[in-house]
Amino acid sequence: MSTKRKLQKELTRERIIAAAFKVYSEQGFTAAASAIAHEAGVSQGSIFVHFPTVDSLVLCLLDSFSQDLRNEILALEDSGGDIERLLDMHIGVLIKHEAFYTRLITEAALLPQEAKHELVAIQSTVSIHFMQALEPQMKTGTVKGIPFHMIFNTWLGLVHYYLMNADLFAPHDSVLTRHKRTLTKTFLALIENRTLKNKEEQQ
Amino acid sequence: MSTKRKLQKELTRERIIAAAFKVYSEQGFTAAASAIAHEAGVSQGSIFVHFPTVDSLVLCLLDSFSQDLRNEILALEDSGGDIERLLDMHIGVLIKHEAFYTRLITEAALLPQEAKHELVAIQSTVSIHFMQALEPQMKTGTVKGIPFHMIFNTWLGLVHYYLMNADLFAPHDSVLTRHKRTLTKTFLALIENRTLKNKEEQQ
DNA sequence: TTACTCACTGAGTATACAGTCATTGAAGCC
DNA sequence: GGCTTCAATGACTGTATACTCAGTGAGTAA
Repeated sequence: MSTKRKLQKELTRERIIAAAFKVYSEQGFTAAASAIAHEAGVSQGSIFVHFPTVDSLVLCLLDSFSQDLRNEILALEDSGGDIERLLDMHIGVLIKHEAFYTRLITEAALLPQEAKHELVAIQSTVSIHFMQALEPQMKTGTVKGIPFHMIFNTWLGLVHYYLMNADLFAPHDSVLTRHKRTLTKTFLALIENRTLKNKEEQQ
Repeated sequence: MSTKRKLQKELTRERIIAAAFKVYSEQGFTAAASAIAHEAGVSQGSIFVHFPTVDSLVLCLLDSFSQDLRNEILALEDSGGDIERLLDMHIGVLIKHEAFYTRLITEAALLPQEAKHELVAIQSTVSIHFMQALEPQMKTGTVKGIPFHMIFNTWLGLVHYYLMNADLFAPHDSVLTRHKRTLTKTFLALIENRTLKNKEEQQ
């Protein structure tokens, strides 16, 4: 029942998505559909056989990317309250997709509104792991009594700030790879509650 | 000496810049030159009488904006080591220009390379005030022993994160006005060194 | 073998925009 | 008053892009 045809169709569809991922990562979201078609090795008209509009391709790609990223995050082993491990793992996942992720946050203004929901969904997934790791430490008081979401926003703000200014902090290189230690150490030093930590040491 | 002509020319030039500021603030940097001309009440061709390219208009506008902002920051009274005052004043200046400043940081990817230097220049000016306010506190130890630039990057990261996600944190409203207290309190709690502060209190 | 289906093609269409230029008329100069 | 200059105009050109569609040929079904 026309399996060969459907298979071929699905294959080109995925080649287009993979090409879009590569082209957008390298050139940003202003890249033209023709560039994606060229990268995928198909004609420019093929794009519109599979996707009614360019925006729908972007949304489809983002949906797939968001799924992948969230699955990777969910698959991270439970850090058991070790925040440093969690930060390392978070940065590790981002490094794997750094080029595209950076485009996402720097060019979010160019993307359709629905695309931004995907970004929020990614951060929500991260925040679940964060919450689990931070909760015990917040109860014992080794972490400061700042609302959880503000601690989380500070972390994301810091990481995104480095990604957005990558050409300042690490020109022609991976910012996260080069600065991951600085980022985690700084963040840990900020949230740690030295008063209580010292008290524990004294006991 | 053709004074009337030159005066008129300078006047339209400034009307164009003012219109560009308004249009870019409201519509973002994807707005067309014709929209700016319409807002300024001049023909679309007039734009190119005063600026060879649209990019040169953007650079001119940014130069003017950067100058204004930096002057406002430099004019801030010396906070005399009171960091909370400094943060308040910084946010106060940003609130005045929130719409345009938010466009700048969310759409920096759309701007010519030179435009990003202006942003760096603004942040450098802010950092000077920051340094002056933080230095005494870092010496006395009431602020944690984290490298100054990391403290500064954390602050900017947090503020920019809120601006970039304004539609999440304060839809159809000024994020900075609504959240300035949360932002400053969180940041102060993070950088304060409770151990030493408590010791002082005990004395 | 034959008729039909459909993924794929690429030239073509519509649109939006940056930037040009011949023209205009008011301002300046003698 | 007559000549010159030049800011301003808006129709025009060139280009880039999203999206369309009639045509093609391999795949499928009888």
